[in-house]
Amino acid sequence: MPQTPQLDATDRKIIRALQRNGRMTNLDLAQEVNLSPSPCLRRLRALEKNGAIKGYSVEVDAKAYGLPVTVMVRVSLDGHDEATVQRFESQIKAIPEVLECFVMSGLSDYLLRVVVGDLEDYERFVRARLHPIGGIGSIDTSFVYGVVKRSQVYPDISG
Amino acid sequence: MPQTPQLDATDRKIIRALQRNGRMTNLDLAQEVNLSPSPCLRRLRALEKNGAIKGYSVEVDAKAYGLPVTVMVRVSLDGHDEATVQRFESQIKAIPEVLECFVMSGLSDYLLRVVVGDLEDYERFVRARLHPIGGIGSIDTSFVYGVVKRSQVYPDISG
DNA sequence: CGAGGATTTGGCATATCATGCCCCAAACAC
DNA sequence: GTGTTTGGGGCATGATATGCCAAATCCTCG
Repeated sequence: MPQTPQLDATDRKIIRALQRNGRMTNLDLAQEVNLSPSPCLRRLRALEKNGAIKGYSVEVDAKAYGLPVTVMVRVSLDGHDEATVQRFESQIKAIPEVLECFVMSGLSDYLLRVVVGDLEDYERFVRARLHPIGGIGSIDTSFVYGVVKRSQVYPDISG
Repeated sequence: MPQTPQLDATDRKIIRALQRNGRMTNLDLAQEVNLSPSPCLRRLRALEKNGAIKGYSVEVDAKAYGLPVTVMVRVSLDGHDEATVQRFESQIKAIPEVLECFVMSGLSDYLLRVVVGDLEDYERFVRARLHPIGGIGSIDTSFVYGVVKRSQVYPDISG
């Protein structure tokens, strides 16, 4: 499904503009990429259709929402047979507190980003959500004390 | 500036709906949260104004864009005096390849998410962008082999 | 229990915007 | 040079956002 129709510089400009402001009007977007509204909207729809644009979202202050604690969790499995891996990954996808889960190189198999209300919630999360999955060899927890940078905008790779 | 006007359940429903689809129409949004369009839009504007909603963005396929390699980098500084920390953080913010930078608990001081075109680009990034900052004690690189989950939607904390 | 005020909601008119259609210009093949 | 393909521009129409005013709800205090 995700074709690779090779994006050109204008497509990437559209993407970066929308990464800065995803609710930007097509008229403003067209102006920013030096196109008239019609072809601009056509390109946008094409990017959505071929999968380059996967969706739109809103950036929310986690603390204001009521989830002030973000945790990065490194997880290693104690076995890597198909069944263990499949069970872990499908279970992880179903846990709402887990916003992201990456397969990693290095010492641990997975890196999770988890949001919770407080430390107690995190302990509950580990006990009630993670451990019951089974097959987990080690869990290494790091708390996020602060955010230095958080950008949605990809670098310009025109050069 | 980021007040804490205590969001209610409807505000959180608005947020979760927009996290699923950030370009959702106000009419559809109103229907989804059982409100008429007017008060729904007013709540939305209030959330934007008080900082609960920090902005809107688009989710882009990094590979389709031309940045197939994502790297998680753990960085420790060799000193923690004000000057070293300030220089590191302000420099990091200026590097376009660094999409995220968190201050962490645990063995390393920072966790960076970096996107590049290939391994060679990453080596250039470390040599030309990271090391010149100075004051860096250790760099621990982990490559992202795959994405198991990537959600923008916060858990429902009504209960 | 009821009245006042404050807050939130709903409905409506208008301006703005998205969308689909048709035409035009440039690049390309033969 | 001609036919073909690809991408851009303009316009009319339908959908949407926005601001204003009235009505309902909630809270508090008498």
